[in-house]
Amino acid sequence: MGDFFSRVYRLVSMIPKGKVVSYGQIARMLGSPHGARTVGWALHGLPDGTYVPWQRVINSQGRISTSCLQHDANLQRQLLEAEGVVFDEGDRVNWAVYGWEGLAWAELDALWHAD
DNA sequence: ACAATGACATAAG
DNA sequence: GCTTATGCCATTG
Repeated sequence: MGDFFSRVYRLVSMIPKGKVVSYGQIARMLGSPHGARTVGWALHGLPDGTYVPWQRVINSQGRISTSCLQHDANLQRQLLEAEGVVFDEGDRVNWAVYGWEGLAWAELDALWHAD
């Protein structure tokens, strides 16, 4: 696993309960404005036993993006609702209410440094 | 090094 | 609002 994945995992782990972030947002914080796909890739291959609130990461439309809908999509929504996140009639999340601000550059830098 | 892949993003029809 | 097409990035065979 490369450093990129590790950063994704750490950053996702920092997402507060009841908040959500888009893949693009994470990619931006990692320094790769267009690396959203890679972020999703990282979460897809999430090792078992590693506790990461992956359910708090959704697409820019505020919807569940998971391709493997078989188990995850339903579970993801279930987990988010359990945290207090509400989906509107279009199965979307209100960014203004549940969107995570993210971390400041200083916080991020400290996060990478603390290995 | 090249080609293919994937839980994205955005623009266009 | 939904479907297609194109761009982007890191990982893997």
